[in-house]
Amino acid sequence: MLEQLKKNIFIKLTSSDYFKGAQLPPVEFSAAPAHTGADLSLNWAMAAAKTMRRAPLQIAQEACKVLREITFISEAEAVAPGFINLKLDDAFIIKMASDRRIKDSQNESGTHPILIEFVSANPTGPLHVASGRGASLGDSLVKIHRALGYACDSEYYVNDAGNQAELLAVSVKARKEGKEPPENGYHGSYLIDLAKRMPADLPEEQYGRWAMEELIKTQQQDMKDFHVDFTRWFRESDLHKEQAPKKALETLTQQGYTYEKEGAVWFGSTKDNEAQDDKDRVLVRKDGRPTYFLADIAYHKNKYDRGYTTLVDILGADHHGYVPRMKAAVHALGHAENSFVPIIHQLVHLTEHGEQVKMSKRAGRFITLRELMDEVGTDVCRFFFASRTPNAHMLFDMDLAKKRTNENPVFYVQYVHARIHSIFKAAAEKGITEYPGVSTKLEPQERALLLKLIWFKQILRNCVSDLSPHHLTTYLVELAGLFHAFYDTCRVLDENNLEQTKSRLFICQRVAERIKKGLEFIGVSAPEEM
RNA sequence: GCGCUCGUAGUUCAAUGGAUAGAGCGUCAGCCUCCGAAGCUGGAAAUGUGGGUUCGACUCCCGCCGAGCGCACCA
Repeated sequence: MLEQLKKNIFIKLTSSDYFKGAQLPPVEFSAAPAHTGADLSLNWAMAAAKTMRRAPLQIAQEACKVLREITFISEAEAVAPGFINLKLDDAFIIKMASDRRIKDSQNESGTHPILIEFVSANPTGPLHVASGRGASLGDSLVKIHRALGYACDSEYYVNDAGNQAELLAVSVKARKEGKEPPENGYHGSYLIDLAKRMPADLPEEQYGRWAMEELIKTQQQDMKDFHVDFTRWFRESDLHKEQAPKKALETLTQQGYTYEKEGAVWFGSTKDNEAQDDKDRVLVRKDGRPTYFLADIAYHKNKYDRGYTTLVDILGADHHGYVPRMKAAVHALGHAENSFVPIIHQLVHLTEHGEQVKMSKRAGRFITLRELMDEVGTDVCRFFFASRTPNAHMLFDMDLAKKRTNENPVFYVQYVHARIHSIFKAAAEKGITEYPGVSTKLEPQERALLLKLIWFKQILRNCVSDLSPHHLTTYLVELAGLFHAFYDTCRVLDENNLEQTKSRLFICQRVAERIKKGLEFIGVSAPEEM
């Protein structure tokens, strides 16, 4: 409904005598700072000043004259250097806050499906903590996109071909025989456990295959327990079955992007100026084996061929060097460069006992996502990961997380949900189950709470445009704070004032619904008791 | 060396180029005969550093300091 309001205001302004015919910017507003006492703030006049060549404050004053005529605006004030502060009518706030719709109608056609790929960790060990950040980010984005009406799928690319499969086979075989894996093999203790579980009659040549399938199952369970849902687990081996890398290579060659040098086949990733890498890359080694990169080009081609028009790849910062070559590949395949959207998230900096924990599967010593979930809890982890913008670095102190989980604001938010539920329970015991709206005069705390509710959808939009769920966690904490303040001042259940009781129950219900939805989008539970 | 990312209260995180930089946890002072005190009210407390752009800079540009990551015919 905020968009509707923006349009309304824009139309009123542009059709007024003062502004008629002028080149005017669109109306955008933000929540007014507390000290202004207003509800909404516009910097429109300052933006308009550039094209109108008049003083911003004067424009703001003229705009206010127009805005005051709008019925649901109770006050409009121009403030130096050119802000316009609006105060909305209470009834209008109630109406806006009562609107439950989240979907954007323009997205509902589903003609531009988005595919978000994330985690895609090698199936050579359990998932570690770093995967948690990508998983949280990807899953949250998928859920938010869908809530707004976008057609959005998620995929985990399972790297079940290539030489790490062989390396895994050698490593697990060594463990089975009670030996140390080779230097460059996988040394994690999980392979010892896996070797013990291996069926006695399993032929030796199947050790590697079996181990990998077991590890994939483990990863799938990890993701499920982390409340992360994937539309598909896409196997690299399926690409090879249909000769996809070979076909991708042919396409690139037809487009004139490949050449041979020193016995290998290269991709001319520096060929064009539009999408450029800093050097050319090998597609087929001189021994004839395709590189990982070629398979990945084939995978991305496959995504386009399946009809996805936007490919989002969520990558850890340790893979950011990979982006330019993939962009070049997308370009060479004939797709618009901006249809490929990489999101780079910085790595999680883990500390335990005051020391940094290095994360490497080959080294064998790392903290698994499973361990983190078991010791800290899925809700805490999901909220924590979701609340940081992707390209910022992130600290995670295991000791702190284990013993002082209360530090996480997730409890602050969840508590609102539990509190409201217990009010509903008490209300139901008194026979009050219907509360269709707000009919009483608003207290300041009620007003602030309803006003906050209005922003929910805009926050989701911000998450989509910034490709990060952290705006949502910030919003939920703020909403929770306003609710707690409301709860403290405004007693909900009052037997002597049924009308007020119902109004406040309605507010509670709206808040609980938003909290629950918001938490759901980031994979966090909304408990009714805690 | 080159490239990418980041330096904000004690701490973990916020802030479409906007007004007096917001929160959680911690801390100090208060608040429960009443719907859950995992809460509320009020304090103390922050933009690494030096320039520039502009009406206005945490945000954009340049230098410096510091941190993480990358620079394979590995994935």
